[in-house]
Amino acid sequence: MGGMRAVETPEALPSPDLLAERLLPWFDAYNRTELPWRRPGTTAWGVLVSEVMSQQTQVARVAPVWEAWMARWPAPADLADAPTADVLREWGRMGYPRRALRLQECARIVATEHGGVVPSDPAELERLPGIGVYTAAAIAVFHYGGRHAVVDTNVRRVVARFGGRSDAGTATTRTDLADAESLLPPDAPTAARVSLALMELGALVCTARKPECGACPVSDACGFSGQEVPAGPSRKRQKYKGTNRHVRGEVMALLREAEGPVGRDRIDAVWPDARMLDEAVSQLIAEGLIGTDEAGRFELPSQ
DNA sequence: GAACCGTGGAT
DNA sequence: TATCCAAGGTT
Repeated sequence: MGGMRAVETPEALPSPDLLAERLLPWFDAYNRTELPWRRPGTTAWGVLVSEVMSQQTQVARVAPVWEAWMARWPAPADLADAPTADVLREWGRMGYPRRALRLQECARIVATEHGGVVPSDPAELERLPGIGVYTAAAIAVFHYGGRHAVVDTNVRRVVARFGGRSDAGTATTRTDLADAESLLPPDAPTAARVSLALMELGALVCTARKPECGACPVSDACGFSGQEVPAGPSRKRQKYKGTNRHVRGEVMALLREAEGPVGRDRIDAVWPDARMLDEAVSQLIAEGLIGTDEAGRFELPSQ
């Protein structure tokens, strides 16, 4: 930032009225294929499960897992009683398996402390493990019909571009939430559709790398319309290959696919660096993602 | 605030 | 083939 340069005036965001008037007809026309958890009759628990599964995993990959999961464990009490090994295997290759552990913790808390009823208040939802600001709002809005801003990565990007920036910052800020809130109409059901439509706009049109401003229903009210996204990563990217996460992933994959407990020799075969492997295995044990039997062999945790 | 936590689809 | 990044959350 040049110290002497005049501070750029932030672009004004679209008014709630204009946004709803443009966005909702577009949403009705271009909505993606129905996601299974949007079917009428989906329970609050089903919505919660879908949102946790969708944290950093594409919804297209989530859908089949969600179907099998909900058929097997329809209610919190069902998941609460399941062997954790089964839970981790059903989670499969969606990534970040700690989410599966936290989801089972959620199930146990909802079953025992909330009488099996998923809370509807975002602050209450945020007390549950693995439920942050976005997921709490999503459940409160998309299932319970509350009026709250639902700010995921798509909404943050869309709002940033409305304001003339190419992308949002690295972390969700109060400003992001306030900006998204300022876009919502007063009517809760309409606000919910606007939030969903903003997410969809970000996923289909106002994409990270190549926004299609020509296909955007709000382009004339957008401060970034027609501009190119600067080349290169918009934020710092994490490596995966060769890192601790990679090792953890290999160990978890081995144990998910194994028939029974596996010996140290088979663990050692998944990674050449013994130090890295020891560290990863220790972490996984400490986090409850794997366990050991009485013979010292490794397996997914029974509970 | 920054680093960390998996895996695969899209380009 | 390599890189980007995805309905984020926690530490």
